[in-house]
This record gives sequence, C-alpha cells and structure tokens, in this order.
Amino acid sequence: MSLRYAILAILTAAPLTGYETAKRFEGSVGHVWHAPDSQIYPELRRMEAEALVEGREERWGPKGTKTRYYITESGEAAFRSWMATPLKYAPWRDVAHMQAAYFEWAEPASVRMHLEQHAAHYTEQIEQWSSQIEAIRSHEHPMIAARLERYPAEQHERIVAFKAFAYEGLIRTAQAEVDWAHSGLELLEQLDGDVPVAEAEN
Amino acid sequence: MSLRYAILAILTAAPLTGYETAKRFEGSVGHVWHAPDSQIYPELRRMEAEALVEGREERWGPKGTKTRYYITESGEAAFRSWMATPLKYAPWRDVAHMQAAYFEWAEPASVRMHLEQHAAHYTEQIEQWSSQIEAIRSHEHPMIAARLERYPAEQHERIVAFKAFAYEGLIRTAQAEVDWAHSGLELLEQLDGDVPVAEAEN
DNA sequence: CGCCACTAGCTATCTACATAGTTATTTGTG
DNA sequence: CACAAATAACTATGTAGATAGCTAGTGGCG
Repeated sequence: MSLRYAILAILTAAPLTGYETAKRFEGSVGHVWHAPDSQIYPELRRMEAEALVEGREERWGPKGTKTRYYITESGEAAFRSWMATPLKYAPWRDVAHMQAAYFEWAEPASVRMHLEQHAAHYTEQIEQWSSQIEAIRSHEHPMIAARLERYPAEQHERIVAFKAFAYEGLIRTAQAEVDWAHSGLELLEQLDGDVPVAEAEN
Repeated sequence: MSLRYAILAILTAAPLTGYETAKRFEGSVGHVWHAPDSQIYPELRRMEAEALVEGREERWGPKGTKTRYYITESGEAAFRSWMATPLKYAPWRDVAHMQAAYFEWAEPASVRMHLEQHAAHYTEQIEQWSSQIEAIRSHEHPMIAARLERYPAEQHERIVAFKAFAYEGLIRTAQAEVDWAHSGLELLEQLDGDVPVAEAEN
C-alpha cells in the first residue's frame, strides 16, 4: 500500500505520465523508495478507478497518445489522512545482520569480505544521499524546484527542511551500519589476527 | 531465499520439528528474522526434496506422528557456500523516512506523533535486543546453550562473539533511528514552537 | 469425564515485488 | 533515409510474505 502513497506524494509536486513516474522512481525518488514500472502502471490505473488520480489523454506526436495523471481532491485527502495515521512497523528481517550472527560458519576471509562490502555499500549510499541533501538545500534539485513553484513562499522553509531531515535520517542509520562493519573488522582481527582478502566464490 | 538459510542456521544448533521451528521464529530468532508457520512448513518440505534436510518421523502419543528435520551434509555445505557468497543489497524502501520527506502535508501534532512513535518503537527494539545480548554473553540463552554443547570449547568464543556482534549492529542502527526522531522533534519545535500532542485519527 | 490450552501440521487466498519480456512511436544522429 | 536511442505503455510469470483459516491429537485440571 505504501507505493500508492509514494506516488501520491510525487504527484503533489507535478502531474506525471506513467513513464515519467517510473523514471522518478529510478532516479532521485529511487534513493528513498524504489519501484519498477511493472508495478507503477497498474497501480496508477487502480488509483484512477478509485478517483485518487485523474488520467488525461495527451497527444504524443501525430499518432501516439499518453496519459498524464493529475492528483484529485480525494487523492490529496487520502494522502493527508495517511499522513495523520500511525504507521505499523513491519516485523524485522535483515539478511546482513542475520548472516553476521552465524559468521563462525564462514572463513575469516569471507567475514572480512562481507564486512567490507557492507561498509562500502552504505558508504556509497551516504554519498548519494548527501548529494541529494545539498541539491535540496540549494533548491537545485529539479523536483524541489518544481514543488516550490507550486506552493507559497512561506511554506518553502518547511518543505525543504523536512526533505533534508528525511535524508539525514537515512544517512544516520547508514553511518551506524558503516561503524558497525568497522567494529566487526576490529573484532575479526582480535579473534584471528591479520586476515587475508577473500577470493570470491562463484 | 533467505528464509531457507535462516532455517538452515538454526538447524545447525539442533534438529527441530516444523512446529518448533515456527516457535523459534516467533521467539528469540524472531528478533532478527521473522517468518510465519505458513511459510515454514512448505519451505521445510522443499528443502527435504532438495536433500538439504532430512525429515524423520517420530511417534507423538499413541496415535499422532511428527516430523523432525535434521540438517544434512549437503545442507551444511549449502549454508557454508552461502556464507562465502557476497550478499546483494536490495533497493531501498523505508516507509517512515519516505513519509517524513512529506511532513509538510501533516499537522504539526501528527508529525510529533509519528516521531514519538518512531522513537518509542526503536527504543523498545533496543531493549529487546539488549536483553538478548546479555543472555547470549552469559550463555543463559537456551539456543546458545544448546549450540555450545554441540561444538568444541575452542569455538565457543567465536560463536558468542559473532552473535553478540550481530545484535550490537541492530542496536546501533536502532539508536540512530531514535536520535533522528529526537532531532526531528527539535526541528519541529524550531519551526512551530510548542506543538500539542495529537488526537489519533481512526 | 468434560473442558481447554497446547502441540502439530497443513491449506487457501491475497498482495507486493522482482524479473523479464513485448510492441510501437518519436526524436536525434550520421 | 537508415538507424539507434529514448519515450510510452503494457503483460506474464514467479516468489515472498501476510493473513486467516482448518483439523486433530495431547495432557493437565477441576
């Protein structure tokens, strides 16, 4: 159900075609929420059936047509109501930590590989999120620019502040993952001394 | 596919019936990995078909029978091979942070509710994981005790260290979530001054 | 002896999501 | 003009997982 609200959220900034929506989920929004186009097209049609969005046919060249989806009053209301409802937190499921609990079954070199991979993955995420924050704060981010144009100036501070805040949270948790991986590498050295770099299996 | 390896992991400590396996995923293991019994029974049968586990029929009272699953050589090999293979990190999908990015659509009281809920949720998780760590370090944890009995004393340190390490990672990230929520409450006060507690919708 | 909680095992349905296609049109490049 | 790349929209299949149900035997208690 969250995909629906993610779509409503980006449609509050600008009306989009299915294709454009999918591109958003591949690009900037994809750093926070990911969805393939095969989910987006049917979801948009379901949302239209429920009158949360309105699809308007547009000419596309001499022969083709495309549908641009506009958020409706009742779509905005649904989004607002979701924003006022407590989230339910899903039961835990984290492969990396589950696997770490059984590291005694891995070669020390594999443990090192996993921990280095973990740190590298989250370090890269931090870099991407950080550059998103910069673009948001400077209003250079195209989605933010489009959004700010639609809303009165007195709301701009809030809009920018909350978006930056969301990304800051992702960075905080990612940093905790990196720190954890590093502390794991220290633990590994303590247990086994200098561990060689793994040769990859597969 | 990860459920399969989570099951193999706990079967390395002791052979279990489907029912016992499901109970593990409700209880202590459930703090790291969750799965309902409706997934576990068919998965165990698939694993038996692939010879990763061996099911042995046991008498259960005068009339009933139950099946106890034992990990096989090839099951251990599959687990070890998984432990040597790099994980693939799934694309990001986090409802709480996605929602936070659009907090300008919520009443200040709702924002406060969400942030307080977020902090409370992860604070509770931290408490549960902390008590797990204590039980692991003191060898009081029943799963750990069973496991240590099966493995030679020189491996005990590794087994305990990695399990505690895994939980420490969960605690670190959860603490980052709590800190983030608190920084959000500060931001909210900065933007709106004193915000009243929300009345729940629904 | 009747009742109930627990143990045991299983099924059915639905949604979310991943993966991997297909078709056709437009637009820019050599 | 041929061709590639991008745009647009859609489908099909499979797995993971959530939710909710079912049947039936066991063992203890009043």
